[in-house]
Amino acid sequence: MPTDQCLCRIIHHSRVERARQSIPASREIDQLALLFKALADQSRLKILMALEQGEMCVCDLAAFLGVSESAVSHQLRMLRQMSLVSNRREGPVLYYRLADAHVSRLVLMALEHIRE
Amino acid sequence: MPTDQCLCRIIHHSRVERARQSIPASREIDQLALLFKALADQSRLKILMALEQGEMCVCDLAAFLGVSESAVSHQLRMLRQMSLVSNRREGPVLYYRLADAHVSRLVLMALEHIRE
DNA sequence: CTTATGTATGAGCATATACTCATATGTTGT
DNA sequence: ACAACATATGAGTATATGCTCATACATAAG
Repeated sequence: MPTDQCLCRIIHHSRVERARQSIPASREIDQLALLFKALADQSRLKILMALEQGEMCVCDLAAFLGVSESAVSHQLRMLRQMSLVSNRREGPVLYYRLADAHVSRLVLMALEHIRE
Repeated sequence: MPTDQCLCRIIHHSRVERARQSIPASREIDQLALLFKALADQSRLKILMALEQGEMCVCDLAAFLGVSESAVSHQLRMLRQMSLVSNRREGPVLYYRLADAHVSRLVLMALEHIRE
């Protein structure tokens, strides 16, 4: 008999209830997961950390990462959709920058956790 | 001719250089990505948020999430490997708790970003 | 030692993700 | 209008991820 169906009487109904009530709305958790997913990739992390030093164009970022401009562009689209970066056009060139300071702080705090 | 090979003269060599020098070691970025990957899932986020209210056993978490105990166990293994949770045995039951306070703060900060 | 319960783990499968290739869009200069 | 360059985007593909199923391990009771 498989045991991966919860046959057991749940040991702490009160704890389950407490957790249910304290947790944010499912929609918010969804967005949280999407945000972390955007940060869960080496290339995107490098892009964000690079942009902490100032704005860069797609071409710069491609050279920096050592990948194709197309690949960078796809990543930038995702970061844009998550409002992590924004851009400004100067002629044919698009300069990307961090959308706000939250992102940097998130990454820095995560770095602290890693280094502890 | 495809344009996804960087044919262009890189517009700002200095910016690329600056980014290269400011970025953390590749190994650290790897770990950062793994950490965010661990947070980039609804189920795992819910587990972590539930554990902010106090420790819970696998069975509790399965009931809370409405998924199989096996699935929860797999997720807990990942969270353990990333040092996000730890556990304590009481007879046959394993009680899980948050490994440290960093995690909660990370999630809270991310929530702020979402809600802004 | 056997049985029962709680949890862990490996294999397999379905879906998601990140890249490449090809093509489209937008801007500048001629 | 056309050509050239910078970037964006869609389709296709290889790999990664999260689940289920089956099984194994650990602890407690008889």
